[in-house]
Amino acid sequence: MRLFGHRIRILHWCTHQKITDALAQMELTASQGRIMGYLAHQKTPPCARDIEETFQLSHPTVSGILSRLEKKGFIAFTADEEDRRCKRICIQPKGQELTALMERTILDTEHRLVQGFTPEEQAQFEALLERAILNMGGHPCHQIPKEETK
Amino acid sequence: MRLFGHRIRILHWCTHQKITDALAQMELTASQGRIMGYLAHQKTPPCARDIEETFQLSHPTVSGILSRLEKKGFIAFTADEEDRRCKRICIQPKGQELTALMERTILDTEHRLVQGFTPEEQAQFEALLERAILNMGGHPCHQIPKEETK
DNA sequence: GAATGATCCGTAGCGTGCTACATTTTTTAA
DNA sequence: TTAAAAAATGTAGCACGCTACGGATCATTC
Repeated sequence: MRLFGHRIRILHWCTHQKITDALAQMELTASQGRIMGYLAHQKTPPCARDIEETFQLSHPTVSGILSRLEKKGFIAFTADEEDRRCKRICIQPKGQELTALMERTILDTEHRLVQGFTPEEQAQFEALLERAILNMGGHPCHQIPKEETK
Repeated sequence: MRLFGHRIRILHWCTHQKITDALAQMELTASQGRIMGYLAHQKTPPCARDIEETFQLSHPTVSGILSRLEKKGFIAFTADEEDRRCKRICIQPKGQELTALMERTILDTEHRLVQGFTPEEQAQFEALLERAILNMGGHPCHQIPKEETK
């Protein structure tokens, strides 16, 4: 009995908690931090839909996280003139300030996860994870398809 | 940029959803199913604490899952005569009936996860996951320590 | 132009994870 | 014996996943 599911669940949780703990000082959770990092790298302010596709999350999930970020003043919504359905998500100064520290935290956690792994082991780990994701019906992480091929 | 955290999150979620979908017909979620599987294998009815340690979950989490299982009639609580703090968790006939089907579902998912992996790749995947868990400060899955060594 | 369908967002309701605190009971130490 | 510590459970409140529904806007088709 291999218990892969159990280990993946534990590893996911440990990683999530490590990031949450590290970001707590700047009033961000792990999920909020990931989305802030994404926002900080976009040239034009994205809308909720972009985040849903990037992180493969449902609309209500993203909606909730964004509303909490707005309440805390990290982001603001502005109306899109061309498409009144969309609300563009604009990073606020308070959010921009923390970007560097936040990204450093997430990167440190990534490095810690594979601490002591040789480059070959890292590549193998990545490949095995990718194959397992495909086995479970997920999308490969390299290229998230714009249009689902049903 | 390796994005291990992202892949682990996606893989965790795919696995969770596959099991949830498969167990939906018997009114169980993935978390509830895992705990039912554990209960079905215990010689003496365990208490909530045992489940918390086995699955490394907090008390309120386990408490919530158990209360939902009780509400649906899968389990029942009985008082422990020797220690009145404990509530023994007893599997009910309705719960016992589903054990075989449920365990088959979880096992099938485990196999599907590593579909196409050679035995060597499975062993390597297990070892890498275990090392990553240790890197992130988690407990190894083989032997969960009874007493935390601080 | 008007109807239909697709797209984007909002909200309700739920399950599962957490921390933090309180309560009851047992155990240990003074 | 009695007081303090430890252990097991209960509950409040939150974050974040989901499905399912409805409303507003855009695009397409007639």
